[in-house]
Amino acid sequence: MYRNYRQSLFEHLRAVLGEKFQVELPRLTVEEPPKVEMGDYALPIAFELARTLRKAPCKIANELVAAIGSVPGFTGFKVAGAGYINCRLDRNEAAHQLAARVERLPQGIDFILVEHTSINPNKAAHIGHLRNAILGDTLVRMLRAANYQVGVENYIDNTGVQVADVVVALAHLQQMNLAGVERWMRELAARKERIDYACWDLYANVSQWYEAEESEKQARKQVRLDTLHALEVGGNETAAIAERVSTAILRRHLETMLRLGIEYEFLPRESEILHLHFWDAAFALLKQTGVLYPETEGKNAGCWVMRRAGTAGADGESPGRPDEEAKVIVRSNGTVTYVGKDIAYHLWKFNKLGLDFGKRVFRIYGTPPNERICWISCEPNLNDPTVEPSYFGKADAIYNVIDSRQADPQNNVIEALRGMGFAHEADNYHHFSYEMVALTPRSAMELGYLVSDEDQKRAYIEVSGRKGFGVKADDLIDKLIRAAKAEVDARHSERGEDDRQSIARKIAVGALRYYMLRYTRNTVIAFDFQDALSFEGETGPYVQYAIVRAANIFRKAGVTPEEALQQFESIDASPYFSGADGDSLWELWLLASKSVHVLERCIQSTEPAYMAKYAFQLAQQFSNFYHRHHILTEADPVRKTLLLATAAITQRELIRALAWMGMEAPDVM
RNA sequence: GCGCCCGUAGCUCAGAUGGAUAGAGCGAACGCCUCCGAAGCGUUAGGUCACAAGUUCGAAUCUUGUCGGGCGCACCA
Repeated sequence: MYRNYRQSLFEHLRAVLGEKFQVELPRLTVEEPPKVEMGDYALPIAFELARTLRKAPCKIANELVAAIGSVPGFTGFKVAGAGYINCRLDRNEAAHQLAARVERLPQGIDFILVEHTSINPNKAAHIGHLRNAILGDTLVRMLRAANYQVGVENYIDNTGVQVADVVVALAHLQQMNLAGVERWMRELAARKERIDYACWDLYANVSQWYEAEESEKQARKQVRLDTLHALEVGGNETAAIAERVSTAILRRHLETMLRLGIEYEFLPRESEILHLHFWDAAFALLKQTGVLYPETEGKNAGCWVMRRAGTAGADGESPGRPDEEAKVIVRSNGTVTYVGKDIAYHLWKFNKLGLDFGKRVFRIYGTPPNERICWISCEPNLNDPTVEPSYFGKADAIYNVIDSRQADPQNNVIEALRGMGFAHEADNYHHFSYEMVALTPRSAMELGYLVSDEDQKRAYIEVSGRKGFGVKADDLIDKLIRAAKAEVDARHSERGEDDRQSIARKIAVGALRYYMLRYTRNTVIAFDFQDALSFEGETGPYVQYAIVRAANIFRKAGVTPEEALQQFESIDASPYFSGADGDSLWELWLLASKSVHVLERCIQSTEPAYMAKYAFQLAQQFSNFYHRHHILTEADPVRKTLLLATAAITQRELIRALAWMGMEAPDVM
């Protein structure tokens, strides 16, 4: 609603400026007045026009107000300050519009592919992965709320060095063959131990083993390389071990994410990219378009390389000399680098490769009739013949949720696409970048890690899977649920155990998702248990609590929010929207009307944190309202209807905002 | 050395397209449950927006420089 009025104001203004002032501004700024009693939109155009029209802003503003005349939905335009034009909505009318229907965004036409999570399947997920998955899942929910068609992928690097390292730990250090590994996995299961946790330690140990003996270092690194090579080639026992272990860990990752309500539709794996020869097709295209060229001299002699974005290239400053800054795509031994494989994969995403993954069912979410299939890549001869997820591999736009440290390789892929003539695809390739999650020294010490004096002085310490340094995702979720459960137990002894557990889970998820979303993307989160486990102040549970309080009012009043809004339709609220009291009431309605406007802003700027901030502010104003007005004892029936409608509207928009962030309020808390 | 990001209250962070008196949360002090639930609300204290110059009607926001911090810049992924 706020968005609609803003647009009609915008259009009206554009027309007036064109007709009466013969000016056309490339963009009109519409702001918000600092105080609600001043109006609902503020226009600073008079300042912008002052120079070109050579008149005082105040004078221009007055002329503009006269020229604007009347706009449907608005009651007046007033000049304020040094030349602002403050626009005031017809509060009663706007409130009735808001109450009458749930506003949505216009239909998005494109198919958008979002890739997130993408954890190496060799160890348990940690808090850094949680930030990635929560950001990605929230982006998906927001795009879907805006009526885009969205596909969700989780890329699985099942043939990379990280998986190879765990295989080295099992096959080389512990001398296990395939049967041995399978027995080990059965034993873990029998002891109810988790393979992702077990591998967390194995991975840290083997990383240490590589470095431990100086004299052995070379030989040990060779074991790693040989193992990696065996995984890439496939069809051998080492690869089979990797397949068993990485798939079991992948299943664990999906379970972890499902606890937060995060699901995937397709799991493309690197093994298929290799076995289906995606690279060969990409290589041909890259050579054909001249993006890739063979280097004959210098440090990269014998490699196929591409010019790095932002550099002069081989014909730049010193023609004839090799471009030493070039990015190696094919090594001198003929193997392909990560960026090379990624180029092939992204050609597939945009349907420019002429090849496709086979797909089979990996797991099913939900229960009939509401089932969602999660597909995994496979060889085409194993392809599931029944259902084909049609849209993967032909995206109009893509979002890759990947941390900011990988900005360079991401740009390499984008520039390769552009170089191949896929400018439109390159423009619609979005690296959804975010900063890492680190640990505060305090949290690190709480976890029992040894923290050097030097590190203790730092604001945060980077987590490291290789060192086994970090907070495991499930441990954190367990801890949050336990903390929430203790609070619920203390408040709701009348409820059954299952009930309390379910409430605690919603609160824990709300706290965690909010915590990961409240920081803007380019802020490093210095993870702190005290902050993350807090349910007070600017947190998810605070917002949930506002919803629960509203629900309590309706329960005690004996009406549903829908009925309250229906009753509101027949009253004239105008008298109650004036004066200081009316201003504060209207302020809540106005804020509630902004949800879709905020959603649009979040998508445009790919910044989910705005929604978190918005939900908190709306909850905060509701708490304010809750304390100021005692609804159930209100004597004036018209006023009571208005107050109930206020609670209904706020609750409705809070629930929507939380849903866009993957959060849900329990019925009590 | 080059590139990207950051520096705002004691701490953690917001401040979209330059705009009206720079805001939250936490922490601190004090107050509010006979009341729709206190996971809440109110009051108070707390700021040279790192520093300097510039651009202009106007700068936390734009430009340049300085200082301080983070992250990248592999024939790793």
